Amino acid sequence: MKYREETIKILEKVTKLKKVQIDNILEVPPSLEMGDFAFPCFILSKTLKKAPNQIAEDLLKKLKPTKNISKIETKGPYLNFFINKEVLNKEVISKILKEKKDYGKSKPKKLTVLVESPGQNTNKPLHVGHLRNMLLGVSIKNILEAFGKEVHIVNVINDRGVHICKSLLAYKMFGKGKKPDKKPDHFVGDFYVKYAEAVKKNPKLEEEVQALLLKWEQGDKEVIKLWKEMNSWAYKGYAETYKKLNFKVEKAYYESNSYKHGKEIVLKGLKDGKFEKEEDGAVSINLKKEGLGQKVLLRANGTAVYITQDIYMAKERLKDFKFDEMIYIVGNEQEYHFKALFSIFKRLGYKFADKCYHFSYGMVELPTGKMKSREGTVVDTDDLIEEVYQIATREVKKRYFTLSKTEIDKRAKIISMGAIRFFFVKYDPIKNFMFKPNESLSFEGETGPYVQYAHARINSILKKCIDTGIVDYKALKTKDEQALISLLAEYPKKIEEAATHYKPSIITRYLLDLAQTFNEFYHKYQVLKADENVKGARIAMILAIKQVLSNGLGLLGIDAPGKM
RNA sequence: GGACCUAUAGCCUAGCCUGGACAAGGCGACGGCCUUCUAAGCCGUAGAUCGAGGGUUCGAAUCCCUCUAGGUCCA
Repeated sequence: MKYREETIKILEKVTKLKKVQIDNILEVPPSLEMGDFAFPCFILSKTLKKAPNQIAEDLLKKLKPTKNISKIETKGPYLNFFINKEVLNKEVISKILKEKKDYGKSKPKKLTVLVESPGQNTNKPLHVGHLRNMLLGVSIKNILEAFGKEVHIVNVINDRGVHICKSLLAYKMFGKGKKPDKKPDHFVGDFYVKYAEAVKKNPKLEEEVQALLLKWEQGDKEVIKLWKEMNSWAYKGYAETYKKLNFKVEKAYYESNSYKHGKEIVLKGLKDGKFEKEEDGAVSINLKKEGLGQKVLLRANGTAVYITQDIYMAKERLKDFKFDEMIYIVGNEQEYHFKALFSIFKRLGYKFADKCYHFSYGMVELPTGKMKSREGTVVDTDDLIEEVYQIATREVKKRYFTLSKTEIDKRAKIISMGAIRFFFVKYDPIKNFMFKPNESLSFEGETGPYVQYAHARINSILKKCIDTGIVDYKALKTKDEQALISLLAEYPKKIEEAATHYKPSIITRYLLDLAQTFNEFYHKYQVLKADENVKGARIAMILAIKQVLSNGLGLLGIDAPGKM
């Protein structure tokens, strides 16, 4: 950023500090009236043996404004620098209007990133925990793409094992060959709940599940056939939900294909002396140096454990995508698992070992406690989408009762999805949050619809005027307009921050700031009825705001409506 | 027994990486603003020992140590 560099240059001459030192302490003041950059004079007070306030005054006398830095003043111990607004206004607004959808994007970096999401089990439908996972997943994908990386979403599907056999058994007991009479993944999930109920009364069912698992492993024709059928129902259901969410997985990796693999890798590691043989015959790795203890990789009976499959799968993915980075979007309860996995990668000498990142996110909790699929105490993704859509429909009708049905439907869809998507990514990912079905999804305050509304309002103004394209940039001089332009200028940096910290919440926070600042401006000033030169400038400015709101919402997969 | 994460107004959060000028929003409460570009909005009032204690520093919500509470994982 040239303004900052110029300020540093100016300071370099008079303070005799090095560029890096100045860069380290030069900050942005808490409010715009205090300027664009501030140099705190405290650190000079020791060497100069003067009060910081006095130093600021002395330095000011030696300084002269430049074309870009048009004003310098002191405020107590701070030396404050002001950017020439006319230059800044023009630069920011014209850049946005020229680059349009590409404003904020970085140049391609020639790096391929894999994002793993959401990793469901095929015995139940997707609940709001998966929803958080998927929405974080697509947001991360979009943000990284905007940052210049190539991103592919892959999935790991846990389609086998004890839990799957539980729904199989329940279907055999209660299903009686019935075909799905509701959304098929919900149909499958019901049997998982039924099993949990049945096993309470009859604990012996656990043995039957184990027997079924054994049959599955032996490739029993009848069991495999039913397993395939029930899984196909689950997939059909997921596909519907994915579609509603516009969620696309490029390649799915199935546990049933990989659970026997990884063994060769472990045995080779054992031969190379990287792993150890236990007394009982199991193979393990000593991760005590890393503080992770002894980790079993191959059971005494020779079967693979979860982590073994993950090693295998990572190699498969490398073959398929030649990725440079891999991001696992998985809940925080698996933090230990991934620490161990990445350490093993390292021991095995895999180059991608330090390019793996566990995107750990907190649990979605309910007022009634933890979500448990087997007890049916979950908030289902499909139900939630439908419910919020119904509320949005009512809200639209309440305001515009003459609208056609299709228009109401269209708006309600955009608004309800905006509310859901925004809500699930607006918290710092690491934090657990409480989901209160009746309170959490509002359309007011810090929500997706709030941002969408600002966009719709701008659109509405723009429809009532002709953009002459003649802009007098110095006409934008109120502090509200300056605040808006500073925010617009920050957008590319926000993408970079969100991409390097893997935090979509940085984008939601930014959009709320921008929308809010715009709303304040909107209430205080007129666009259409302003003086001609001011009007032209404001039109250009709100066009730019509209563009950035739309771009930012786009990163979260949210539509920016023209009308609301 | 060991490790990790979290703690900011009644409630939900931002700020912590990279220390700096009165700790910023939202919900809820109370009071205002639609004959002016969309009131899903705006303005105002009340509301904070930044979990506790210590340390580093000219300066700590932010860095370091100890403790407490909640959550999670490993054995």
